[in-house]
Amino acid sequence: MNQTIPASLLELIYLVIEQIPSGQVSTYGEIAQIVGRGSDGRMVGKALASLPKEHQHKVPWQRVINREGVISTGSARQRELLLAEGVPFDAQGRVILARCRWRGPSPKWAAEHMVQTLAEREEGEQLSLF
DNA sequence: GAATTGACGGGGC
DNA sequence: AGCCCCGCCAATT
Repeated sequence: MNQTIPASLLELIYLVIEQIPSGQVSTYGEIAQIVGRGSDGRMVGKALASLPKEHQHKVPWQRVINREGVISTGSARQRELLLAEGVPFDAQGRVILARCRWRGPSPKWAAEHMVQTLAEREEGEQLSLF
């Protein structure tokens, strides 16, 4: 049985991902940061790679991409789903994280589920004035 | 038990 | 931008 990551941790990772609103995205690393418990980006990737069929309809796996705004799987399907949600892409096919990055769970939700909120980042992210 | 791998990330150059 | 190296941690070989 490949229940490698404790079921509770897997469920927690899925639970956090379920909080990402449509039209927004997060990264593997940030999900891990929220989950805490010694998890890291690779583990989040592992969790999604082994996402059970019965969870696919409720876990918005497509909203988790890498820090470069690139769809790690290269999946055209994933890209379509994001486009349909209104996620902005640049000319090079990368998600414009500066415009649609999920800010993480509310302090209240985080406290209720014993997870972390995203540390305030002072986005040096240039808001390109197109 | 060691080495490799992976839907990763940060930092340096 | 690109490239490279290192840390991370569980699963697999």
